[in-house]
Amino acid sequence: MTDVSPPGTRQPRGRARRASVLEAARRLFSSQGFKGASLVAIAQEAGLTDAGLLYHFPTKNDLLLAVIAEGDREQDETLAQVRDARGLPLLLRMAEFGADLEADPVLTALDVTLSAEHLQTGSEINAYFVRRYDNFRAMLAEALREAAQAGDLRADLDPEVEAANMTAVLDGLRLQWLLSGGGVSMAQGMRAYVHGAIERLSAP
Amino acid sequence: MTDVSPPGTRQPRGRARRASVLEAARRLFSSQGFKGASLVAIAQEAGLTDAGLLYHFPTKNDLLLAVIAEGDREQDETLAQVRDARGLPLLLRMAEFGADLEADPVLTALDVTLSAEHLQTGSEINAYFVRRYDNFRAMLAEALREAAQAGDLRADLDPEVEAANMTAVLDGLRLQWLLSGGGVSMAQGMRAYVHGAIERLSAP
DNA sequence: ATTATCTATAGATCTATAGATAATGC
DNA sequence: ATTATCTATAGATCTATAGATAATGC
Repeated sequence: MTDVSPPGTRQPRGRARRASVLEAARRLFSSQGFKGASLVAIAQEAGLTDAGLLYHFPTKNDLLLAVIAEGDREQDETLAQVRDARGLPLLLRMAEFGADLEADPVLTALDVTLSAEHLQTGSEINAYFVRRYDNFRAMLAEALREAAQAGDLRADLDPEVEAANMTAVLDGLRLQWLLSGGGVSMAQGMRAYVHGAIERLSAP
Repeated sequence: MTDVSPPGTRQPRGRARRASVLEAARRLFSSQGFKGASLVAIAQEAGLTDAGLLYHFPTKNDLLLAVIAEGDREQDETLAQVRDARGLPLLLRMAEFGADLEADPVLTALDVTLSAEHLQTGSEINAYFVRRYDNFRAMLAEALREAAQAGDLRADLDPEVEAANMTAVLDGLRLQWLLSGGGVSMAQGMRAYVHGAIERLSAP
């Protein structure tokens, strides 16, 4: 039986190095983009040579996939709090999601940069983002439907449109928050949006 | 007196070539990003060599600035229709802005890509986007204030938050529209948002 | 005469590989 | 013994410049 554990994870030293490379890569991909951050710069930031880095991640694309997988794992922890709820409570929990994102500017900028850099169909990264948005909208649409069914919200709401719009506010606020250096508040905007939407969609 | 007209604009042949370079650059920057699109690729697309291209635009950054200026000019034409109105009518006109953007996918993708690629403070491009968002929000905030003053909307609305959120929905829908290959409709989402917001903010 | 474009190339990256060496675990 | 990292370098770009040539306007 061959050893399937990836290179750089079999010894404590390797695991630590790998983690620091991932962290440096996240920071640089986040601020410079995938194309803008070179392996040399990332390696330097992590304190090893580019060749040393490539022992841990055979190609730059592998590194990017690992950075994304890692970010995904962390975001899933935040999302788990949301998914614990259903219907109206889930939507109310979404009001705090802007504040959640403000807690991790690097991960948030990474997301904005990478999604915009991979709009074109065809790459593994693009497929990842398409899937992630589909899942996110589906989660919200389901909560909206549940809330309508429970009589908390009006029965004739359009779950797909409302889900896309709630996702859109969060994304758009992210961009403005980053561009304005925090001048536009994601937390405040998202709270206002969600509570406004619930008020507007309340059962008559 | 020295001639201040830029190179490539003094003869019809030059002007035509310059225009075709700008168009090719817009397409490639839009689909590959600034870093992703090489001068060689853009020149090839425009039917000349990279050295020929650099006669018209001395550096790649100059080319990007020209592409942005050109896009700005076109978007200003669309925006002019909005700015013609004030107060509630301006907001109602915004409901159609999603449909407007759907009419030019290349320019829309260019905007998404470039803004995400220049989140970092310091570059000329970043300053351009910061300014543009400030202006856009200010325009909406003013319209909201006017509508409140006219008694069309409730007096206690928060113009800054509402302006940022309306901008955010448009931006967020752009991204989902591009990522979903048109599956999420900007036009429909924006109409729903604006009419919903007006309903929610109506004077009691 | 001037404007527009080309050929050729310099110089700076960048990703990735090969092969050697240092550090660690058993 | 195995794992992790380094030095050195190949090969592919990429932006930009210098200098020559072709096309246009007067």
